[in-house]
Amino acid sequence: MKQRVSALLRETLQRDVALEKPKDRSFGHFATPIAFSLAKELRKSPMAIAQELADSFGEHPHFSAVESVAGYINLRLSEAFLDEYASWALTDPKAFASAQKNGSILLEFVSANPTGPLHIGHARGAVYGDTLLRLGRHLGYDITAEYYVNDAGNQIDLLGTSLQLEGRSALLGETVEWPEKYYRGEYLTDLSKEVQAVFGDEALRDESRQKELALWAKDKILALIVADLKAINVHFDTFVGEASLYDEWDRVMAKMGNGVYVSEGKTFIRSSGLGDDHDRVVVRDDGRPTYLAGDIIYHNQKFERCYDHYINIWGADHHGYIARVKAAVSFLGYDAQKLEVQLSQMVSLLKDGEPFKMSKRAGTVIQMGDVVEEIGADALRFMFASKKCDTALEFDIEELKKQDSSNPIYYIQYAHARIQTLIAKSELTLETIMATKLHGLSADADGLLFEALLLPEIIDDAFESRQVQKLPDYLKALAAKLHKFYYDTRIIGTDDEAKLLKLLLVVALSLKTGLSLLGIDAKDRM
RNA sequence: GCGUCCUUAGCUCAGUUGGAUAGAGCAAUGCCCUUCUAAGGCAUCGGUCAGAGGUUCGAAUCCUCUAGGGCGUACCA
Repeated sequence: MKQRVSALLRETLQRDVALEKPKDRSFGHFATPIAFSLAKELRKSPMAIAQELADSFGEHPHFSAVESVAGYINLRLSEAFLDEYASWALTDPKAFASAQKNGSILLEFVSANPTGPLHIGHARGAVYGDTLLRLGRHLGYDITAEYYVNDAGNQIDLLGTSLQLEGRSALLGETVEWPEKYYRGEYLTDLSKEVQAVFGDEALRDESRQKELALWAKDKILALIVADLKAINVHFDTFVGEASLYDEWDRVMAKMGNGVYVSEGKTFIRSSGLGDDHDRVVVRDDGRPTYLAGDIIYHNQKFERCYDHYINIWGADHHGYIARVKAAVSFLGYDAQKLEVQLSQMVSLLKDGEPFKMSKRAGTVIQMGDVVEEIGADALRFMFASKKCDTALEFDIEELKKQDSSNPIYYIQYAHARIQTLIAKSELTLETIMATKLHGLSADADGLLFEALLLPEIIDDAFESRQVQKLPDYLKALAAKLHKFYYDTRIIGTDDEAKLLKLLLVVALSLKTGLSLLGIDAKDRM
């Protein structure tokens, strides 16, 4: 809708015009402060310019009024235009909120190590990434959702050790010496039981079998993670394992050319010239690759798959990595600007007002699955999607569990359900409703209709700015308008029933579409 | 120290490429169910937009500095 209006303005005024929502809806549907920026150039007062521009519209079928007020130009859309747009949205819901965006995107997110179930911190990245995915796909982008599995390196060794020690301690009753760092938790006890059943007691004692057990366990854990993600409606298209990439190592190193060098038996990447503090070790002097090595081959593999754009969603604690990986991408001969990294800031937890430290190794994690059980997937998704991801979040675990009817998700669901109830109660057929023209609407009805028709702009803006919280914000505002309208306006049995139901159908469409993009199903009944 | 993200109502957060009187939820107080679902509506209370300069017709928004906080600054992931 905004695009149509802005194209029209460009045509009429021969220039690009900023359109905004007026603070007060009584001013009109859209407003532009263009006269202010032209004032200097034209050496006239903003008021005079606005007046001239407003006059140049004359009578236009799209607008019922174009007025200049205090230098602003306020535009009011005609009911004919709104009705036509609403009818089109209802007959072609897919086209309504969609756009013909082109381009392929590789979106990598979550990528949590397969050493334990997802915790509440991972949930934020998962929700953010999946929401972005849904928005982007809806707009027409061809997006692949990918999970990078760190199934090599120290944490896998540690997993094998932890698994054996847990089994010997909990199952065999042995006294064991715990190393400084190790994983623990219920899932490890369960896994060690499985090891005992499948491989026998000896497997828990034989240190030479740690690697084998670790590789077996990480598949089991990855399955747990996938199930956790499924529970919150998050699905991946592809999984890429780190271990599978190392066959490519020599070829990738050669491709990096003098981006890498060897010193004191170690291989370094020359990242210091590209925004990094200093060069980083990629291969240790004992020949073991560092974490960065895996990322280098992985990104080479990503770029060889030829996407138009790459988005990585990382936890904010990885931000120091951006410069290194981008440096590697440049050395590999690719355009590092195609790689976009979105950081999802830390989620810090309080318990009864005191900081609550999570540690996977100490077993003090808040597992995502537990929270989902407490508050439900919808509420969890809505809560994380509502916060912009570059602010550190802090919340109390008890508060989180408490969220029930005070959660805004119910407010929006209720709005949708109320409309469905009215539609069901009405004796009018959908055909009659759809065929009715929207005219003679009250100011409130007009405001509600206009708000509902804004959905496409919100989706576009939320995705392109990567600010997914704009969608929940919008849905809350739309639901609020609906609730007020519902309270103020009698619908069933009035002369206006058909046209008001048509208006409400548009509202329901926007609510349902918006919710589905958040991975939440709209409810017809509460 | 350096890098980076942040600081808006008692709390959790919005605030459109700089625009008209800075918003919502929760909490608090008081109203509204003989009326399509009260998981709702209305009203009241609540703000030096961390602070100071600067740019601009116009700043919560852009620039500089200061204070406070998170994260990073590993041959851990």
